[in-house]
Amino acid sequence: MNEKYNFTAIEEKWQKHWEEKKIYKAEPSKEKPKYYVLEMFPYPSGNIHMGHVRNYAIGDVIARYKRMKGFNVLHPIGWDAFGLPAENAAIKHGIHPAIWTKSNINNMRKQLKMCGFSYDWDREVATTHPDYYKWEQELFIKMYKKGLVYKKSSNVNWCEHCNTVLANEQVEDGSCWRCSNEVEQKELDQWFYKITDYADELLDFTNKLPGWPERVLSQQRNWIGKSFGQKIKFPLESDKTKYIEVYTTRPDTLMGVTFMSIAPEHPLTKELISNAPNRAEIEAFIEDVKKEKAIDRQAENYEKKGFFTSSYALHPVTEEPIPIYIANFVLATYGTGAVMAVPAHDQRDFEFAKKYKISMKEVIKGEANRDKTLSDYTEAFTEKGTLVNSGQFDDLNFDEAFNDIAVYLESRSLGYRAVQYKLRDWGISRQRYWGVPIPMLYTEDGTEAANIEELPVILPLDVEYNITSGNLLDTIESFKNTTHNGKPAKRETDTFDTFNESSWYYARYTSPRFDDGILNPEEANYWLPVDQYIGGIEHAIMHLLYARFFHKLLRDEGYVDCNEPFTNLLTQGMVTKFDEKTGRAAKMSKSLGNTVDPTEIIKNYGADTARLFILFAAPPERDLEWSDNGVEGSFRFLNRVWRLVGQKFQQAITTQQVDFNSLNQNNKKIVVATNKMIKKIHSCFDEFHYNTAIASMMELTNMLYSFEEDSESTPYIKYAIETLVCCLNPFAPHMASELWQELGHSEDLDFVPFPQYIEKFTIDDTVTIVFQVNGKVRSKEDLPLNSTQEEAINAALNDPIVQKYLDGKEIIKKISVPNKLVNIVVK
RNA sequence: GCGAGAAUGGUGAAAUUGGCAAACACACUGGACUUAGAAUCCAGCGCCGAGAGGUUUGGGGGUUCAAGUCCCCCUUUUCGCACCA
Repeated sequence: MNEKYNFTAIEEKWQKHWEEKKIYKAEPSKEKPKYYVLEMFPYPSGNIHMGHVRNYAIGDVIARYKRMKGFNVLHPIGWDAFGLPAENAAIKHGIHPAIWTKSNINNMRKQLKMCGFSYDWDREVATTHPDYYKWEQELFIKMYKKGLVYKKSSNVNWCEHCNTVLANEQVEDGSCWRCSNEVEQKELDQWFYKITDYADELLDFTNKLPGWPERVLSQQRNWIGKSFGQKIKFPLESDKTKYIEVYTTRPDTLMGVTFMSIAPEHPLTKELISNAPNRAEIEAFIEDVKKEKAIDRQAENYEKKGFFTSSYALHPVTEEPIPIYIANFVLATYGTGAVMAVPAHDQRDFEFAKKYKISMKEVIKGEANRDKTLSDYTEAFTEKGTLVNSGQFDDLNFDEAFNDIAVYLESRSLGYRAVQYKLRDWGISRQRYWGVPIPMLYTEDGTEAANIEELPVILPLDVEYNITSGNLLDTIESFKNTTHNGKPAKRETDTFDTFNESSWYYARYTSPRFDDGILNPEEANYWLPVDQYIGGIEHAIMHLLYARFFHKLLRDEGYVDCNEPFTNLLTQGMVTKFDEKTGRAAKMSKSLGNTVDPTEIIKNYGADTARLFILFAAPPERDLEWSDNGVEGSFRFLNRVWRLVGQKFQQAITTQQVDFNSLNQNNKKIVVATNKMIKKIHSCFDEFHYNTAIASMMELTNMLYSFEEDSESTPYIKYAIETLVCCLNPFAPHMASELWQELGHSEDLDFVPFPQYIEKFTIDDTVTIVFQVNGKVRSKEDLPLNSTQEEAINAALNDPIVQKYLDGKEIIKKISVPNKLVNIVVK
């Protein structure tokens, strides 16, 4: 074999082999258990960077490992190809988004192939293809007909810079998640998916999913934000047929209500302030608050302000008049937009009452306020406790009061138990050109869905891309004006939020060319759910929640049987890069312009080195600040393996069989070292700790270099070398495949069974026992495995160094941990 | 403020149930080979100390024969949520 590790030739050779022989093509089969491993598909931004390499290397290691473990592996890839950057590039460089996207895909496909990832390329999808988005449109129409899609005019998050609407999930700190521009409120007609219908099921899963990181589950739980409370009606004093309804999670404090606060956007504000002497002032206040930007209203030091409306509501139990305030901190979009204020037991109400000199009433007693009276309060007492000053509800605890008050109010039609979510319906309309057209039409008869036989509604590509603001699609008359069932019609010109496409691609991969429906249920049910999903933590809420939602839509349409799309989730840490300007490390991304292209590394060291290096640098879940220090180390290791095989070549191609029964002491060392490595690799794979798996291969390599052969060593050397090559395959598949072939094997290494360890050979015959005196290591000695505690203690007591430390002392205690240590405690 | 995680040599990091801290690498130092370099190989490498030895996992306390690991308090830091009534 060649003395030199010629990675360029080797990598080209095997990539060609894999592609021509379609080695990684996946077909359903009953002979093997299936395993679906998936990495989040990329947005085709132009070039892959080390963050991609990390993500896809992790997935590829799993795919290759599982293939060798005898699984029928599905490992697909595709392109999340609609989205804003293509439009920005179009504006900037005058290239049509379709052309820009296509050329990026071609480039990135080439780069991914250069990395040697074992994808089934026959299943590649691009979301921009009408054969893909056609089914998304169909699903949308089906959901529309089912009542799970609706249109409403609403105040939406608007990014002026991106010229489009944003979902709540896409607003970060009051700013656009893409461009960081300030988000404004705008009244627009929008299409919504009724994700709230599935809130309970989406939440339920977060409480029982073992294969997902707790971090992601708790974020989703938090986002869904389910709470239990009651809705309570407070009739208006001026007109008892009208009332203000509040939502509260603390109905036990009902008797402590001393005022009410309502949001400035509340529909009754106008009526309530009609008799206020300072009506003009209040109106101005309301207008000011409405104009305030979301980011300002969320600010930490946002001043709580309010005005008395001069109107009163009646307490539902006592019928006492309760003053109604308009307050700028009451959210219009949560609950009913109105709050029953209990200043003694809610911090916000407490501050508000202090500021406007509103009375308070203490109705809950607990440990912390046992000996306090209201005048001692410096803050609200918000814990649960026992009711006081609450008339008929006195002495009840929280649960009793919750129930009794609900029963009381329900019997009088003044309230009812209610569940509230923070999660809102998913607004999916985007005023963008480069997206999937929403397949709806407006005719003289009203809003109608496109006929399913007429799908797809194709995004017209034949356009001059020269518009810099507004929705381009809206200006294309030939698209806009059409007919529907013989009637003149105007098409909806908004497009889907691109999170729609990424919400079901994992399912489409199971039957990507199926043209009789969104999925072929047979194939979908063979492959789904995804056994291992891998991607960035930044998708913890949006993508992973939407995909789970879509999966339930697909399930309820009968396409899939399982309830959840992704059984196990691995959230890999970000690859960051230090920025001289900010003095901080930031996530590697095209938009920040801090990417490191792996092409150089591949050119200089090969793809195997690049993959090995990124996996060796840190465990997958940890963030990794980019530095190429250490690339050479991984390269050096592969060279060492290459030379080792060359050096031991004659032994490694022997036809002698290993005989574990006639092992001599010397050769047992190789067998034990090899089995220890296999065992270690298995446990590393269970935890995704590829860095330590690689370290254990390095250890075996080092051991084999220093091993002194005897006349019987040959078959054991062969055993060790072949094992090493097999274990290396998931990490450095080109080199491993080449070595495997060099060693005389004609079958593809991809399906060679992954080495199994023999338990009895994972343990040495002797173990080093540490001798401690008073917990400090003083000496050590090799003793036979499983020596008795007595033997170990005697060995320690006979050790001259130990004796030195025992001299003149009284032995209090002798502790022996089998195969580990002896600790002599002296005084 | 609330919730979850993290903190170990010059660097990336490792360490089943509490049981030899620093595996495996990078960088560095010295040496071999070489006209020289590259590559490779050998040796050293937490800190203090010439050495014996002492000491070390963000800081402080505790439990234990024994703590990076368990408990309490604190600091720093990352992420998420943040008027959700």
